[in-house]
Amino acid sequence: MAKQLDKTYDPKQFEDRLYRFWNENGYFKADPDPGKKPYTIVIPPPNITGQLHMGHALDNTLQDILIRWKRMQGYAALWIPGTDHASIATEAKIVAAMKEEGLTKEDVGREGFLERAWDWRAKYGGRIVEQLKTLGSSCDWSRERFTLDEGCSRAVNEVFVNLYEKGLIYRGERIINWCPNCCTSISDAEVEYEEQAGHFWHLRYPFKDGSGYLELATTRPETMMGDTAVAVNPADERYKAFVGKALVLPLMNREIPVVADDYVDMEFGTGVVKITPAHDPNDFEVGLRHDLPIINVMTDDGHINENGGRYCGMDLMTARKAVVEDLEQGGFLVKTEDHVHNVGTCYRCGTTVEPRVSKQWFVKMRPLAGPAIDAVKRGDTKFVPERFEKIYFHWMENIKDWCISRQLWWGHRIPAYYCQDCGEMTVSKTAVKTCPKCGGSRLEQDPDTLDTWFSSALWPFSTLGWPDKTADLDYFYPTSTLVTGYDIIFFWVARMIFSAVEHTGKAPFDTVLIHGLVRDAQGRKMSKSLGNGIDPMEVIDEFGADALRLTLVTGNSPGNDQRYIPEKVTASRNFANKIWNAARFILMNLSDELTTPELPKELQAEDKWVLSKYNTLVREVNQNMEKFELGVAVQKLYDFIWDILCDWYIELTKARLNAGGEASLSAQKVLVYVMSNTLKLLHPFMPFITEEIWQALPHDGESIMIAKYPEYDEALSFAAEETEFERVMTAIRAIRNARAEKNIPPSKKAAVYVETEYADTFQNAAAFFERLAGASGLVVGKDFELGSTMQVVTESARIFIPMGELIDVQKERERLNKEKADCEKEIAFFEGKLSNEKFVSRAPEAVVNQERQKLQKANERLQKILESIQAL
RNA sequence: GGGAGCAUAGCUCAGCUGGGAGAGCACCUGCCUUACAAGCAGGGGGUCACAGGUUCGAGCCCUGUUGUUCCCACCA
Repeated sequence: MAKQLDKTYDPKQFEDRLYRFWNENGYFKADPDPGKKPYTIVIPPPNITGQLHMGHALDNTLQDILIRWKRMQGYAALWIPGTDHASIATEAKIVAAMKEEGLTKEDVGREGFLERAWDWRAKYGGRIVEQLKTLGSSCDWSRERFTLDEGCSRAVNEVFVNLYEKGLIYRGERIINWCPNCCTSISDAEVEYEEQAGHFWHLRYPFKDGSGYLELATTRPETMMGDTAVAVNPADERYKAFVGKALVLPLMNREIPVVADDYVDMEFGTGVVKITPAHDPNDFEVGLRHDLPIINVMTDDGHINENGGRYCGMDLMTARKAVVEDLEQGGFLVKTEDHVHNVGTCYRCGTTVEPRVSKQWFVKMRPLAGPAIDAVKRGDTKFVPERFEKIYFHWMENIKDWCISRQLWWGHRIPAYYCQDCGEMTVSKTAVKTCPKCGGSRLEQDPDTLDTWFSSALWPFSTLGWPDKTADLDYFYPTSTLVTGYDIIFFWVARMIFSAVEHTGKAPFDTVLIHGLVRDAQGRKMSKSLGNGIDPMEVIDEFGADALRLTLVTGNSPGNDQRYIPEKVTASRNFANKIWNAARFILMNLSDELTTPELPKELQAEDKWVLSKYNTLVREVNQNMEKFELGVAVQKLYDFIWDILCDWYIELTKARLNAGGEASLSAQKVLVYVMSNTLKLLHPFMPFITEEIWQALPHDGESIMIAKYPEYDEALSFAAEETEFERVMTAIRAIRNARAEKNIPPSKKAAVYVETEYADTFQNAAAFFERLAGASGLVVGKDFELGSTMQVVTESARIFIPMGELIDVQKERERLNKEKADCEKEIAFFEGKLSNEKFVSRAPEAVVNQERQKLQKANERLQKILESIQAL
């Protein structure tokens, strides 16, 4: 007795159970297997601070679809999971938690802080992992990694020292982006620019000799205490004479020179710029060129420091106000204009970023960018969609050095050691106890840690054992597909590519599959501040993981954003319900003797039709998957299951199932075959329901997730039979259509008389007309004497349905005349095309033949319509 | 200032290498036809943003225009 399914589809009853079943049986595990080809995905490691959001849900659904598909195709499919320590985000959480207790970082010290951080990670770091499991992610959990674990840390040290020894990592005083809230430097990539309404203050800086003043404009008066020059363009006739003269910096009464520099745009403002080398990247450059002093007027936490005179201690906004007031009082303020300008903000906390000069560690990017560009140009790594390669190239070609040091504690500590005796710096993979220069033993490690992205840049190979030459690395690397959103191409993808090329000599993956953002129903970005985020866990709880997955992949196309529409989840759940019920139908009709999936020896016309359709589906789904058109593939599965299998084939089998015996058994076999194989095709998309049903049906093997993914099978291709059977379907549709127009209830049956040159086809389909077209019987013949009948015409048949009093001859004539007109229009269209000499001679023969066939069909149909009109 | 995406049915979106426009939802009509009302059978609804061009043929390729979203960029 076959296993029965519950009456209603309730994913809660089986999703967790099946996930445990898979996991416990080791189906997620992958090991090097010389008999198989490798297929590898590394997960974009989610932050340990994170909770699964819709973006994760999409990203991981896509990865799971690919990995399950490849696994079923017989690859050694490895999906490496893991999490990211997320230095800034995590540190902020710990600091906030300590604040609750009234503690600061300094109170607990570095050791105490790290202890808390690891505790925090132990407590919350696994949360998102559990959520990934709920989604159905088939990661090899035995290989779960963490960017701060021992192996990753070893890789980080290895890379740092390698690059340092090659001169590609250096330490120096540069202008960097500083987040006064996170109290650390951040990289250029971590700055987000946003337009803000601000002001343009026009100031006059007097000459020292009292001979007047220069007027200039600034958006940041609070940094003027750090001004060390005023610049004009050397070609600017207005100011040529003043170059070299001394000015007195207002409020500070400090002498500063007028310098000439090409950087100044004569057209903009007054053509005079105040130069603050410590707090503006351009001014910094100007300062270098003119050997200007650098005066830092800011503290780490965004206040004015002791260099700022009487403004010392004020936060920047207060200082701005005070400075402007004082300037006005002193008669230095000419005017204030409204001005919109770009302000850099911290991508983590949104605080306005302050450019400032600081001693930091940098990666020299030029030498690394070249080979990384070449790798993509050679096609070692391909972007899908391709247009993202342009973005990658543009970024790589214009790249600046990467500031990698962070003034944080949670992260990989920079492996540089300073001798407290002689000042010598030693960079080493292992802790340095003795100074190699002076032999002193008082060494202190650099207090800074590395940018989180420094370790995630190594993820594709650090997770496989690098720097050791492991069997895993040998077999699974380079990885196959990287799936991620376009928003982290710079942060992560680009850095993985140049890191991999530099350290492993290979591009890290064959393909980067880029997806877009999941937006809310109005098209806005989902965000905490807007409160418009939808929790995937809640959706799964209500509708099941399969429904969520289907929702996210349906209509998804690479690189494009999509909206999360709640109705789509309902539709997805309804689809799951549809499959569920179709399976129930099959199961409740299943004979006990049918225990293995097999096709019957003799196939009926409708069997060949459905198998041929199924076979086409197999080919197309595989093709679409190969091209990463997952949304298209799943749409085809949806259409096949709902329309072909449920609405047609299952209905077609009912007569045979009712008849019992051999007729029923062969129908059961085809049903089981088509259903279970379609479930395999669908499994990567909807893993839970497909497994649950597949297990209930007669099946070979332990689990659908390790079953063989269907392949196109020439033996199941029945093109001619498909066409033939569709004549019947067309006729059934036409009859339904005509009946519906007249609102004839299904219960009102009538005999159907068919005049056709495909007598056998129709005769064999008699039962279908009875079940699906309200026929009480089917007669194939000609020259029927029926009195007033409804007449339905297809290209293959003239159909007469005597409906007695329901027939209005006048209306029938009108309807047929309308059909005639439509048909004639069609014929005119094709004739026009075919009488076009150029079309016939230049279009491919197949296309021309196709049009000829269409014309012929239309003509045949017209002929039949005319006969019918005649008969009325 | 540069670059990219998008513009298709009332709404949300598919549409593969160019061969007579599709889905879901919504709407209208009729059905509880013993798998499914989370359903079935029908139906209405689109000069595929606009203007040119290439082609026998354009939603698809090219050029321009408009609208919209995004990315990059140091203009004080």
